[in-house]
Amino acid sequence: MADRAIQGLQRQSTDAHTTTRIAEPMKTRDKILLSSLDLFNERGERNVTTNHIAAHLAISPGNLYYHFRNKSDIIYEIFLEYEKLVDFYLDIPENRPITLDDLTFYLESVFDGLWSYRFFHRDLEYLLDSDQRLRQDYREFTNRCLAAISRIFEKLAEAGIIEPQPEELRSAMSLNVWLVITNWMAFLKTAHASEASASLTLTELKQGIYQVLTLEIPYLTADYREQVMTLREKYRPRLPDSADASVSGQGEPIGNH
Amino acid sequence: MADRAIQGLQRQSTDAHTTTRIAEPMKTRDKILLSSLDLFNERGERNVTTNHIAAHLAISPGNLYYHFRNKSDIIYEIFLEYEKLVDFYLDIPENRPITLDDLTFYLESVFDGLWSYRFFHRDLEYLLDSDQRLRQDYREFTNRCLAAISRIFEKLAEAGIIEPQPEELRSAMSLNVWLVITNWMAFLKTAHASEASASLTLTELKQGIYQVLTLEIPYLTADYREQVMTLREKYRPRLPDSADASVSGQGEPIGNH
DNA sequence: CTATTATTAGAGTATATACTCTAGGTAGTC
DNA sequence: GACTACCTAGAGTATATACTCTAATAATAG
Repeated sequence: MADRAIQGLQRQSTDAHTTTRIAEPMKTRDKILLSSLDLFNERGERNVTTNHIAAHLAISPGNLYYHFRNKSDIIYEIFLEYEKLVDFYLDIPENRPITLDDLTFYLESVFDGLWSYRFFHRDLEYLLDSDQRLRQDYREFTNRCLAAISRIFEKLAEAGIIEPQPEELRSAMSLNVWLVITNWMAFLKTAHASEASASLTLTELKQGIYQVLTLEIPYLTADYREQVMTLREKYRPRLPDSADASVSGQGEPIGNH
Repeated sequence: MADRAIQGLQRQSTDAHTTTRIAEPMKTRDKILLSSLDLFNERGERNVTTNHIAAHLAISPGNLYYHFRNKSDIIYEIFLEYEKLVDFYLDIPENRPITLDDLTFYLESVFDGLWSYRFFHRDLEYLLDSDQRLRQDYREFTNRCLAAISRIFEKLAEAGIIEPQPEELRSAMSLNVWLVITNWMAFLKTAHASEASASLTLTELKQGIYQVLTLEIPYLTADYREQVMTLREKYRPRLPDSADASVSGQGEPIGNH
């Protein structure tokens, strides 16, 4: 579930020129991307050097730099994968009304994606400052996501799940949703008493969904209020105090892929 | 306005043992803290070394390390100032009902504080990983802020400005408010086309207030709805598209202190 | 089999970074 | 004026980091 990103890379490396062979050995280039992502997520981009990546793969630095001009290029390619994944998830079907299952899928997917590439939002500002190309792309990515969120709200209204809102309010709400989603993980990490990322639990991660649904509560129609509240309840933190709940070791711990 | 932090430090250095003298030369220790804060805010903590700080003050590295054991200690002391400032702003008076002016003051103050110490939230995760003491303190700080926000909601309800909410909803809402507030600046920076922090405008910064008030809209009472909507309108982004509004150079640019 | 291209190893380098160490100055006090 | 506590300079250091260069090896094409 958390490995969808990896599957993406594997797909890319095999799809390209495979006919029937299944377990073709992974290209060095892709291995570099995967290891980098793992290490970045695990230790933070700032704490992972190109030498670490090479050592982790037991290849030489020279080899790594044969495949990538510099560290920024590695990060940029990882971003492209992330972007592709989220764009795929947030592809809103226009030929049918939206359902609550759709909404659940969007939320679950987006948080999974966030988890798989969690290093990215952590050092975002620095990364954008180091790579203009990335800055530009990320900007457009953000705008697409905001548009998708807004579109989801619109379709939720069309489906009678929430009350329709004027465009202006909808876009401000979308932005708030985006802020909550993209910063939920960071908040969790800061709320923890130790830096061990392994102590993050799936329950906690999914509480992000609880927070997002909290934003929608006041707009729910009478018809759907119960259903959505029930859905939300599934993601509710176990302990009443949401800020301190993080300390308790509830829920299944998430391994590193 | 953005210099309240600096005033804080100056106060500290003079209050200690001054009788009537006004312009006592600032202690080296305080100068280090101030320069560090400036440089961190300007270039990001990651891009500022202790040697940079010393050079900027035209003092020797040895001198700097006479006053601080290491870089973390500098950051920690800056955090203490930040904490003190915000705690001061978020001191909710319990002997009288809350007013809309109070709310405005809280929002304006918190965003000013955020601006003065903006480097902090940028590299938060790394900073907490590097300093357990800071992690612990920051956790408690967060909890105090969340409690204050929740208390504000409670008092807003008591004052008839918003409808009263059950404790559970109020605390989830407070957390959302916290997420929006603490990450608004970061969002703005990523939404920008260039990394020049000087291009941040006061208008943009204050749109954070617009976003926070957006969260409260559905809970407003009929009595106060108009007033709050008018207040919110003051912080409204000039361009309709909130995500792209950042590109236009509207509003007065904020200098670096 | 040979020529070319793609890939890899591994030593090496320029620069940076956080921090140390020694020696010397300065300010106040008796 | 000497003693002491505080402060400062500046050279230096161990380690890290991103990246380069050369030469060797594998893969592929003709």
